[in-house]
Amino acid sequence: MEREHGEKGAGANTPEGERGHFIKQIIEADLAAGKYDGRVVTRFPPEPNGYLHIGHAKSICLNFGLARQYQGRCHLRFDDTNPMKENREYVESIKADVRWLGFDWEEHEYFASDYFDRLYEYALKLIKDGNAYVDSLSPEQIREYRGTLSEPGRQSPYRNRSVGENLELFEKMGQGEFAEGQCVLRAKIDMASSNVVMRDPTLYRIRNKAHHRTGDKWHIYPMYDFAHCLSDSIEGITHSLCTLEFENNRELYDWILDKLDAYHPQQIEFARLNLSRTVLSKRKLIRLVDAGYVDGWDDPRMPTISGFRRRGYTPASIRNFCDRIGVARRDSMVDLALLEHCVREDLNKNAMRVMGVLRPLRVVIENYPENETEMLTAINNPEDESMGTREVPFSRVIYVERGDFMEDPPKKFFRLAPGREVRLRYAYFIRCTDVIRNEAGQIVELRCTYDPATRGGNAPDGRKVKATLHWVSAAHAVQSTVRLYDHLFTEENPAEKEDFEACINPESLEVISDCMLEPGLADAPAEARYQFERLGYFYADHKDSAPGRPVFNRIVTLRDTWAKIQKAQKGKA
RNA sequence: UGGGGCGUAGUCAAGCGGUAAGACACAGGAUUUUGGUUCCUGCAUUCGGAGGUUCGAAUCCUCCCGCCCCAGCCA
Repeated sequence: MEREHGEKGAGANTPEGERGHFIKQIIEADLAAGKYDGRVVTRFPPEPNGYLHIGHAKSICLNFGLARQYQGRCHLRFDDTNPMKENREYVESIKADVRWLGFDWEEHEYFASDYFDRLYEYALKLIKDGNAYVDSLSPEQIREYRGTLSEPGRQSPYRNRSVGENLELFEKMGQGEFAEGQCVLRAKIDMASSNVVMRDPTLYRIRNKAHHRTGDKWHIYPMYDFAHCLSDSIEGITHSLCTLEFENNRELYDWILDKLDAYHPQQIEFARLNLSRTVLSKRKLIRLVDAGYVDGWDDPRMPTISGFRRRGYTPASIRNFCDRIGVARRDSMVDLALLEHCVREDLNKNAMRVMGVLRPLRVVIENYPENETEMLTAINNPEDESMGTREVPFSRVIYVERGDFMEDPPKKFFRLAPGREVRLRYAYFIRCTDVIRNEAGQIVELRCTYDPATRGGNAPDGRKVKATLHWVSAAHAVQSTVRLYDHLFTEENPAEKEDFEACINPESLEVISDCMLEPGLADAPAEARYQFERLGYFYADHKDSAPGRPVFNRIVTLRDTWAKIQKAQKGKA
């Protein structure tokens, strides 16, 4: 539909009647004012010192999404200014994760380290203009001189070295003539500033360590505040988006670009993502891996991109989630249920339905002929007719879910019980006639009868049953390992707890090795996703599946109103 | 006790002086060969609090309260 007047809306890129989040509003205002000549250039600037998590996904979707919406571009820039912590392995994993999420930076792959020469020139200019000096105070002294939040700092005795001396010292720093910590380059701003960031911040420090990209060329490396604004400037970024904790740094971002008279992008801060029942701080994530609470960075319980991928989440569901959570400036905690809703929504439409019994209970259908097998037609996806049908074998002995039978069923339990009739999906009505136990008294088998007239699942006499069960023919079943994942933490906000490790969910993983699946699943290719009817969505693990022997990860359960009723009944009792 | 931010439902989040969108969650109901899906219905007389301006305030002003960030040679 065409816009009639431009006065109320936010421009051609935002739906009628909507203004979009505050960053879109800023961009649209800039566009309308002709700022940046109508360009929109954003960037995603990870430090290659760890794996990306769902919080980074928010930033990736925001930056790449904005570039797409306004026909601009988004750069992938590695903020690799600290050789002590960064390495190539991380840059590769980050690239793989961004690609998997569905974004393409085309030729715009950059590294702050590519700019080290230009950054050095900029530093020289600052020194020449009297805006930076080499300080020979020790790290401890610098801290003492900085003052506190409520008291101003003091000037370093080295603050008024001559330009010539500063130039000479800085050059020597670059040549490796000093030890780490012996001196730093500082901006000469204001030791009494109420913004602590502005109390002569460090611009360069000495690191006698090879860098993963520049080798041993440098002995000095720029700090974030110096490298970041200038990298943005060099790349012609228009809107430099970052999280709220960098708000105090914006004054320095602006100061550096102003003093250097450089092209000046604008920094805009937004709130980072917090997700319930997990942690997203790098430190805590590392702890989970190192302490062995999980099996690596891509453990399906990890909130990392690689973890969600391994769990079976789709890129589209994560993108959709990032669109729905919004972009604002207030701290918030998004309910994990929203993410789960997003995968279910995607998979409900797209995943093939299949039958698999996780906890098998043997059922013998006494009036069904021995040694007979018949093929029954099952629908692959009721949400998408084009996905067609398949044939599944039925025979005298089948497995049903143990939880679908109760000897003494409570109210509202509609499934199988002694004497009760239910439907086997796509097959027949069966009635339970007997319960077989072992010596220990445990139920090991059910005896049932079937009604041949109900083939396919309908009774010609119009008789109704209250439940439909999934099942697998015992003789044809493929035995498989399935892992059931649950929330990693029992607390809503584990990061807030004094000891977050104490609220790790001891039941976050259950491995079942004797699941019985319908025969077609033997050929499930790695990375395939299915809905196991009545149970949930499952993913053929790309690491542990072998040809003919898939291993499944439960992505998420189906919504389960029966479980809710049970919970409510327990609560009452 | 310095400075910078932020407070709208259980959780996110629109709202930009004209009388509280939407989503998730939750609770009912209908349909259903998945206790799934889908579809209806309900869910803020009030926007952290108190004053003020105005015919009219979540939106403007004042004061108060609460939460987050900053004292790395990390990013």
